Amino acid sequence: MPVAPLFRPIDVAPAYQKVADAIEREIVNGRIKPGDPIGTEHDLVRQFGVNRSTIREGIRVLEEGGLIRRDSSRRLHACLPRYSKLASRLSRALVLHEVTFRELYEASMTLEVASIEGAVERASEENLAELADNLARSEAVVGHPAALAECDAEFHVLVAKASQNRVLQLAREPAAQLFYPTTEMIVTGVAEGGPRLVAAHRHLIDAIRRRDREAGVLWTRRHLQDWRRGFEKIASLDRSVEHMYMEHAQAARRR
Amino acid sequence: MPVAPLFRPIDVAPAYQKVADAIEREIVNGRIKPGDPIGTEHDLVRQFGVNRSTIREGIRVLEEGGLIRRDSSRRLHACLPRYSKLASRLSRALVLHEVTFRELYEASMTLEVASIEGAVERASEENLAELADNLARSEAVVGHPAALAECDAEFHVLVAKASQNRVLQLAREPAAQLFYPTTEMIVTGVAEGGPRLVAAHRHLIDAIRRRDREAGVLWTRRHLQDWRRGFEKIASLDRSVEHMYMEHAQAARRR
DNA sequence: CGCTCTAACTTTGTCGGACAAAGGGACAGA
DNA sequence: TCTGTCCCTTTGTCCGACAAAGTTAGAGCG
Repeated sequence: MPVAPLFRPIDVAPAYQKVADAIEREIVNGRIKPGDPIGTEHDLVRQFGVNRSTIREGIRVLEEGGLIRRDSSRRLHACLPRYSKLASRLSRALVLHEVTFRELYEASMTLEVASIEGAVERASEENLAELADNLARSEAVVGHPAALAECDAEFHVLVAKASQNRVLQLAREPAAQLFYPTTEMIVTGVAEGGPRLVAAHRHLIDAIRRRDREAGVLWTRRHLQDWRRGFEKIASLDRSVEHMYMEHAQAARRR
Repeated sequence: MPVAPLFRPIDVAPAYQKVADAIEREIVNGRIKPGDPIGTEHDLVRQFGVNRSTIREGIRVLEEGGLIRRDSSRRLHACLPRYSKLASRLSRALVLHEVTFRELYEASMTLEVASIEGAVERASEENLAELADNLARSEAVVGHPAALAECDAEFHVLVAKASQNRVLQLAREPAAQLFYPTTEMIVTGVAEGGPRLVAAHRHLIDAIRRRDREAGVLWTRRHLQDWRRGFEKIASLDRSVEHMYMEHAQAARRR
């Protein structure tokens, strides 16, 4: 017969975790603002009354979580977690879970359509200028797959930004990061891929400028379907995302 | 006149980072599989030829990233990053970026609709059984806001799971985690909130079972609009997500 | 007076060694 | 089979130390 639950589990978190939690609390509840200095390791040793090694382990945890970072002179500051860094964690997780390109494609279809809808509704002049600038650069490198793929990735980040919805921006990023390396392969392998890609971007900017939601959705779908057709020429949609991820992740880590 | 580029930048990452990178590489490229033991700290000291403090800092990084964890006896294992843990990082970031409930609502509308569409198309019998079980538990606690809110959160996780799309599952989670605490407040404040919530779930399960996409989308929209109406009775949609986050994040950390 | 260069001083990254507490395993006894 | 005990390993934490890189305060100079 099971005993009646008389005691609660005791909180026995190790010291470095408590240090990390304590600092995180101060940042999340706003007592430490992004940009504020945290103090030197020695300061923290004094404040928490634990050894420097312990403090350093706690700092690593927060650093990895993107809550604090070291500036040029390696001093500690609170900071806003960068989306791209967090997204690369997620991308890594997706790779490890061996998600397929089909899942990626389906999710991206949803997310990119939502982005363009937001952009059509709320894009500012500045957003449009950024997009136009991106388009110009894309046209200049239409013959260089690597550079074009990078422009494409940036283009969709800018569309998401133009949606003025940061939740959406963040939600689409992990899938987008996994798309990116394949775009280069596709543009390389399919002759008319580059021009079609740029043309789609042009139509998308046009749709945003005219606030034409239908056109925006239509061209986003076409754009993604182009990707899909191109991809299916080189691999099956049911293949899991794997190696293509590696290099890109390494590059992202260097920031 | 600029010198010809004779040398490449040298990799001057600190040792603990190199340790973390090296282990991460082995995990991501599959040479170490999820579940495999990593070895003791002492083993790693020998293998990498650095001090144990250095190894420990590297381990903290990987642990925070969810790539390795310590089992009951605190031995190190590789593991698949848990979505919920990563998502709580993202939720935290969203809080710090002071996103508004409007952004949350809009993004969730997109993501939850996509989830139900996937679920209608691909839910298995097992998925349906889990959902039915959740519904039964929800009906039992319809008068207890906290328990009901928890059931609601789980319900939508199960719907996303039924979509068989892990990218979608992951993408919706951060926003969902921020929703969750408010559901309790709403169910508490609005008398008919609980029964309406359960009724919506019932219709959603029914739609999935009948593979009725229209009904699924319709009831998902209604369900979210209910949330919105309830929320607007207690606060403005343009308020940023803040304090409500804290407690939930703390609880999530304990796993 | 303002600028540069140098000599302290700080801070970080790393190292070596140390120890208590907790877990795991083997073994004896009931 | 279950329990208690002893021993060994591993982890979490601490102490002290040092080189390298960055910072600060002057000293010296124009």
